Amino acid sequence: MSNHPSDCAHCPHLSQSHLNTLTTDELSDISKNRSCLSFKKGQVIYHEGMRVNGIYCVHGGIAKVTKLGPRGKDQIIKFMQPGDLAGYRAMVSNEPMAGSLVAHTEVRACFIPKEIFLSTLRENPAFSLDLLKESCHELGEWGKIVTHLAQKSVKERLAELLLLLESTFGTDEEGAIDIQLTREELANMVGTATESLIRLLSDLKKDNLVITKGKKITITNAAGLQSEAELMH
Amino acid sequence: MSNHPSDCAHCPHLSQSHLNTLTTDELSDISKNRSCLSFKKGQVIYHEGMRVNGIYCVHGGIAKVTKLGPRGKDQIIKFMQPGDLAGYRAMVSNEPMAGSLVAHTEVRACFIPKEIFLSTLRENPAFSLDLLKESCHELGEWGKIVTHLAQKSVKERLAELLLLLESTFGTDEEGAIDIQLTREELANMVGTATESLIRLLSDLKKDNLVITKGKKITITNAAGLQSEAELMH
DNA sequence: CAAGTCGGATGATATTTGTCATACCTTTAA
DNA sequence: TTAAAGGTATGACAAATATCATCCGACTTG
Repeated sequence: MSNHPSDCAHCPHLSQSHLNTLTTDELSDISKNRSCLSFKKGQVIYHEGMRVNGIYCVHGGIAKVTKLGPRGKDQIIKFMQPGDLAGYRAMVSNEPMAGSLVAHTEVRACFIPKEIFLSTLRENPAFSLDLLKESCHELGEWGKIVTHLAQKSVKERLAELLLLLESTFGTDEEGAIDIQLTREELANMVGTATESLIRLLSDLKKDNLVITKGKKITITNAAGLQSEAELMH
Repeated sequence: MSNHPSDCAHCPHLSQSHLNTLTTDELSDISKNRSCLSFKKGQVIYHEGMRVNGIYCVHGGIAKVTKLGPRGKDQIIKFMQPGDLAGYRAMVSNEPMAGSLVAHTEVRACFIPKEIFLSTLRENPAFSLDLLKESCHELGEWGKIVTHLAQKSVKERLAELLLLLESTFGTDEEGAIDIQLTREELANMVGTATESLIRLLSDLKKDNLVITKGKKITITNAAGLQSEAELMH
């Protein structure tokens, strides 16, 4: 994989990162202390419940945050893309990691030591305010997720998920959603059994809302999917 | 209801509030600009989707945050008790309110105008850091809630909820959980139909884990409830 | 190449949960 | 005091979802 930039200030993903609130001095301080790491697909970057002494700034590939459910089943909480900071939640609240971070594709990420991160946070109010804004926004999203999880059917949640995935990851040359997920992973996002998910996805195919070709899923009728998701039927 | 203290610095709930990170000057500034309000049981303090130009600091009674689901059913997101700041999320992220705030009992709350709140946030890094810490902690909680909602059965979630309610609100003289909720409200918290909730609560009664007397619910076998919640059976 | 593994798919069936109808009790308000 | 409204409860039934078994195909890997 390509070389890491020598300085975070020149990282091509800086503009999409919360680190872009930092001064050039702060960025170079981080650059000096970070370590750039690479993870193979499937590799666990950190485990749920661990106390990690730093955060990871993803700058290549996609990582997923998963949380172990009571029956030993993984719940996929969210994906991290280039520019995203993984693990800051636990650092800030001084708690163990609430979820595991797993490389979903090959992943490149910089490890930023806890002390550097926390001191930057303390000394740069704009940065902490920016993170506060971000976490407040996320809190609002969780409220929506919980409400949908509690009140929508699996099929509705699946339709919603597919639309969300397309808007988050975009589409490839052929128009398919640009992230490869197994049916099991999809099930672990909407909170259902793999077999149920497969059946419901087949239903969506029968209704000509999506086409699947292996893991490639293409939305062919976004409006129809939307109404499936919103129960306008 | 009793008089409001003339100054937030003397509010008996200050110590449990995030406002206790503020200086006495900042507190007196807020005191001058706030308005103390009182709401009757059931009254809506603000509606979901509204842009409110301030936050509410609850200092008497219990308020609930609810979010309208896609079928017009309310999801109860959380409760606010004395010392809690309601609506700061939306202020910080500059979004409309993600949920409604409804007086669950009679509620007394101070309204703090947006400008005062935001300028305090900007000028007192300790305060913003404290709020950041709080929101990061909450984010971790939501991950857990989502995982449980996605993977546990309704009965397990109900058992978990009862234990949570007891630890949050304590018990009255008779040992009953010290908050009165209708079966419908309980259902709107665990995400199920009212009838289902009633049946499952009856099951817990039959198993001698709880006793109910109207809305009063008493946990008689916490360990048993715990194992019901954790699926150790 | 063959054997094994993994992911996808489908049927049969069991279980869980939701819906609708109804009844009863309690509280509220006229 | 009585009527109305709201909350609780239960039965009967329908629908949604989970579970278990099996099969198929693609892809590793010895």
